[in-house]
Amino acid sequence: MGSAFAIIAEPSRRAILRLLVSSEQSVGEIERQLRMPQPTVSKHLRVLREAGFVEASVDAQRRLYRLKPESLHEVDDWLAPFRRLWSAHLDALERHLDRIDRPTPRKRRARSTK
Amino acid sequence: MGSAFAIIAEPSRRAILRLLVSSEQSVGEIERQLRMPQPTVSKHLRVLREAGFVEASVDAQRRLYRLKPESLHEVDDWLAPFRRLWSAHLDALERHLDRIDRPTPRKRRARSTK
DNA sequence: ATGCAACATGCCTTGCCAGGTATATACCTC
DNA sequence: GAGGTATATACCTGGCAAGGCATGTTGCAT
Repeated sequence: MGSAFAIIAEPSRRAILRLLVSSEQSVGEIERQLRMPQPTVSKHLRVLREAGFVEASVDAQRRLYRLKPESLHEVDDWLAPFRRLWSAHLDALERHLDRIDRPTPRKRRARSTK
Repeated sequence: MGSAFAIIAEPSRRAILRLLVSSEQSVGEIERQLRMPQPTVSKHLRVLREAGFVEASVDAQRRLYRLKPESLHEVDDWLAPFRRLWSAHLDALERHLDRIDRPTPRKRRARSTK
């Protein structure tokens, strides 16, 4: 299952990745939040780890898994040519920027008024 | 195979989609460019069509397939939370903009010099 | 050292999907 | 209308990957 696309094709795997966005989590925490049996979680984590999507650090008996966001660059890059198809106008670009370029959601970024 | 992620997990399918980025293509053209047997192409196109990734128009015996770019919004949206993890700094944002915001690759966009 | 907790791994089974081959359908040309 | 071209579909098959279950391993506590 080489490609990054195959990795994120699995719903459970995507769920795990989304969990890790907020902060690192132990296997048990993932297990409980996603309500899936522990071997399943471990196996998915293995796949994710070997594919470079996550990395783990040992805390006693626990393993804390954290995200390696660069792994998704491949997907993002592949998406690029399509993205320009739907963001041909500046308005669409604006919306896109608003999504990726707003560390604090309350205050809009300084930008040309129109 | 509901999810868009499952659709683009297939390498042949991604290849077809990339072909369609430039312009619409007939089945035969895809078949020749990608060097894959015609039934395979037709079957992948069927999957892509039913998933809303492409649409076809009839031209005599040919079917011209074109892209429906909105279909990839789902993937792009899912990617968003991860994207902000790797584009936390303005430099990364710059690189990102250079990728998506350059209709003419020769001339760089007017922008702060550094 | 025993017992428990957290996690990993091995085996087995099942379902699903891609590929191949053959065949159907539609259309055009002559 | 016959034959050729372009595309779709049906059927079969193999492989692979996910899920379930049992068990192994490591670390902590007492």
